[in-house]
Amino acid sequence: MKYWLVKSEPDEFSIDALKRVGVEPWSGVRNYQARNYLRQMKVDDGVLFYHSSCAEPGVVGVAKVATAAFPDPTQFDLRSDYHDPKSSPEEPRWFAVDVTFVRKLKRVVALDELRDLADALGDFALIRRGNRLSVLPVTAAQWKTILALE
DNA sequence: GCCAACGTTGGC
DNA sequence: GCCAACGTTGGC
Repeated sequence: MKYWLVKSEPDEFSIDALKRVGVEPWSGVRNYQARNYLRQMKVDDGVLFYHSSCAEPGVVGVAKVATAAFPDPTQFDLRSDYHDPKSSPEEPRWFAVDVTFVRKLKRVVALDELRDLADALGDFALIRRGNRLSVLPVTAAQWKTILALE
């Protein structure tokens, strides 16, 4: 079993929104590295839910992978912001997974705290300089360390 | 295949 | 709103 972190802007889709709907297709990812991570996901992998571009960036909840990767339908949708004219159903470029709500953390584990723990966390894409990935891997040790802060 | 221009991400 | 980082695009 692997672990991941996904970022979401709470104004767009918050942990409370995920709680409300229960399951959400994680679509619209348009970065090749993030896409490759999505394709590596397996059912029941653990997901840290992270709020970005907001007053208090940080980990706010736990989710899990509900489906293996499937072609992201928004890439074929002409009216979608995520439409990609270079993609086709025969050769889809972008993938999505379904994500299931597990729980909210008791408090926000802030980005600042994670930076302070850089030594304990080791190499972690989230706190690497210039990090822009919206989907990234988390090791079992990092998962444990982060949730222990809660 | 290089590289400048441009667009996007995301913290602050 | 600013700006650094960095991925993508397209001309050559």
